[in-house]
Amino acid sequence: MPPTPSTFLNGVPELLVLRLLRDREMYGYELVQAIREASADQLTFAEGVIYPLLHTLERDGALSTRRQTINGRSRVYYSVTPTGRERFDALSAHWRTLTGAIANVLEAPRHA
Amino acid sequence: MPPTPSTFLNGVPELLVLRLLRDREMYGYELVQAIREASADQLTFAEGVIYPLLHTLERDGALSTRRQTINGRSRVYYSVTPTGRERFDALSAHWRTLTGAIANVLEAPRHA
DNA sequence: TTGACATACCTATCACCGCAAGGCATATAC
DNA sequence: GTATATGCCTTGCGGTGATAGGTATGTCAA
Repeated sequence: MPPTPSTFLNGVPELLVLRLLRDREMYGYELVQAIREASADQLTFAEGVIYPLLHTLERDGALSTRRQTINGRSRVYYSVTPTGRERFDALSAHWRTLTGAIANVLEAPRHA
Repeated sequence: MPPTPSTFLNGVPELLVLRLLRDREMYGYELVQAIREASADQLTFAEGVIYPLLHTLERDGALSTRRQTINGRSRVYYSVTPTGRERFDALSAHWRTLTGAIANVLEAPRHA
């Protein structure tokens, strides 16, 4: 029984979305591909993951939205709010702490 | 709404259990504390996480067990089987790939 | 013009897994 | 004698990624 496809990915979509939106505003469909491209196809999160996440983050005040119609198609652009920025900083720090601790356990010479 | 306590931890208990048991056989109660100690209290997984995981890994053939009674208390020692070793190697490789990819996205200068 | 594909949004349902909170039993120490 | 540590276990909840849909418009080739 191989590991689930989502192994090690808990919380990662949120971390990456906040990270990418920190650089510039983007819309959902764009984010889906930006994540894939920024990770050289190593990370792929489908729309069914990204859209609900964006809605949650907006509801929590971490993101703000701006609607715009381009070529007859409507886009919803997301930006990081100060709250979202704090959230990213906290998440990012948590990420570094955990991965550091895990790396130490994995690489330790031996566990008596 | 702060992140869940389990953010970024999906799959980590399995990774650490297999890693620790790679060095030597251990019993469940011992593993709970070994993880905490090996990570300098950064990672703590309670018995409600570790025991079911051990049962699953044994059922999947990744671990083998040996029962022993010591001081009137019975212990169940777990060892990694060849299947478990392969599983650890795969998990470990997956872990490195993902964390590497995520690090790249996080640390990239800017995302056009 | 029709059909395929990309764009762009959305939702509902499922499966998995860490977490919390218990329960049971024995040994040791105060 | 009762608290603490040891050592095993289970049930139920909640969060979240995965899957698999649905709707609509624009573009491009057959």
